[in-house]
Amino acid sequence: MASKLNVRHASQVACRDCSLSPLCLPLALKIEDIDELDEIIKRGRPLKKGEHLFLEGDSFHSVFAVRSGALKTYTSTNEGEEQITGFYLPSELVGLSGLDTDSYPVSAQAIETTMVCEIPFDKLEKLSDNHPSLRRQLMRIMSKKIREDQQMKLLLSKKNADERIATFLINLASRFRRRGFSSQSFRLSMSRNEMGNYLGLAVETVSRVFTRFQKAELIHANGKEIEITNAMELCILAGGKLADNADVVNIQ
Amino acid sequence: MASKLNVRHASQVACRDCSLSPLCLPLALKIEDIDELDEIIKRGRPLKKGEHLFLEGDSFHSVFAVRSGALKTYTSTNEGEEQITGFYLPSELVGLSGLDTDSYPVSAQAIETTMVCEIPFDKLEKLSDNHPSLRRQLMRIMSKKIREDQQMKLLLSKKNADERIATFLINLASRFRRRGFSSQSFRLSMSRNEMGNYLGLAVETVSRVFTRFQKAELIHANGKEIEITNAMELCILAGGKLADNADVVNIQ
DNA sequence: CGTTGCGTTGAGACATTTCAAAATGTGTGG
DNA sequence: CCACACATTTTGAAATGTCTCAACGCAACG
Repeated sequence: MASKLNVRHASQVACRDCSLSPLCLPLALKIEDIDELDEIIKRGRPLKKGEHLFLEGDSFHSVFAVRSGALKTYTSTNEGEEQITGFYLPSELVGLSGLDTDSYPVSAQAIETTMVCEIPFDKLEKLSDNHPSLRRQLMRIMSKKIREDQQMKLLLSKKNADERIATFLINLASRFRRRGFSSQSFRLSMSRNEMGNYLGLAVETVSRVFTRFQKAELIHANGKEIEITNAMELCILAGGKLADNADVVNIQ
Repeated sequence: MASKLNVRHASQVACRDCSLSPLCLPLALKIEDIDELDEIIKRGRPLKKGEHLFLEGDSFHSVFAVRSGALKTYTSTNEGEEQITGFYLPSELVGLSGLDTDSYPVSAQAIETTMVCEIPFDKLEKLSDNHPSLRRQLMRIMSKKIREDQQMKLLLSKKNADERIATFLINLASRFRRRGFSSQSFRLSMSRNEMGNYLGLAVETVSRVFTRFQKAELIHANGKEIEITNAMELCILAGGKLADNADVVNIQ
């Protein structure tokens, strides 16, 4: 089954018609300017699960907006194991961390069938020369990423397994919500293994926590299908800032 | 004793005369343009150890460049304990993570006597409207921060106590080197407690690792004074990307 | 000279990892 | 569409690294 996130997009929709535009880069532009952005965007064929968008070390040339599906980014430690650094849902921008080097510092791989909009960075820079608001949007996106990374570091250095998983689920729920999907029940696009890798936990621990959450009736999990049955409790467990969780608890 | 980093700066030196300019924002500007930057910079009195530059939640108005001394940034978890998110040495920019919100998401505090250059962000934005290179420099700085955070997440989720401390020391050494100081022997500006907090370790663990490293003759530690006696071995332990470590190993 | 803050050291507790095996799910070719 | 192979998930039991708690040493300081 294709991701729910797929259904609403034809393969070659323009930014001005894309339902993601209020979340994506066009957000920064006036309606009459969106077409300018549209012209520099390249839309390729869909990536199948497992295909790479770029590899660590590839020369940096573009940033990418996820249109449907999902991506992960990862680096390889020198022992050869991978460290997942992020998951990307529709409207989110991948590749910005390569911006100050000549090559991508991470690899980006589709974890389900995924469509992306490629934005050549030199052209984006030129465009943003004439559009301060686009510039600021880019800065905001990076600044937001830095704050999210801070939250992630807090998670990795202070939270226990339960809190990590709770945080992860709440965060996903909130991102789904903002995209117009249910924050109560959704489908995880990543495997338990990938989740554990990202959260700094062994697969087995992830599995055990899911079982425990299920018994505590916080969630109902069936493979990758997740239903959050006690959002309030889960938020408390996650223990993040209320602002991040509010929309998950209040509106369902 | 004041930090070694203090000695070369008079209190009101201009950017064009500041020895840090090749590492700092002026790097992005032509010599004749540096004075423009200079004019918007506010240089206040030195902060004493423990004084705050800004608090989490304060309204965002400026970014700051450290001129001498050192800062830490931290957030408070909802249980009230602090999570240190970074240490800042001279020429490094603090406050950029608040850029897309109206308030700072972290607090910034001096961990020794510290001088900063305050750069009001609205003025910096205006200046950068006319200086694409300054703009790009800002983007590069943020992008670099994102990559560093990725390394940090890797450290927190995959490395053990020894590897964490080794990585931390190597990283510090490398930053000192780039600022023209010895990478072999230096003074830690943070306490064991702060180091542990930052690295996701208990103070006691930090202390034990230091003792262990000393016995293995990797370092010689006397309180906050550190001498790296086997940089090569320490780099291997740190296990980071070679590029990050090269200058520590090769040149001493 | 007691007080206070910081660093060190030891012993036991504990959460998570590791290892191993079974169960379940998924994809492929016949 | 079934059967088989392979990957993923779950579960259990033992191993382990780090934390917690507690005590002590040391230096700075009023």
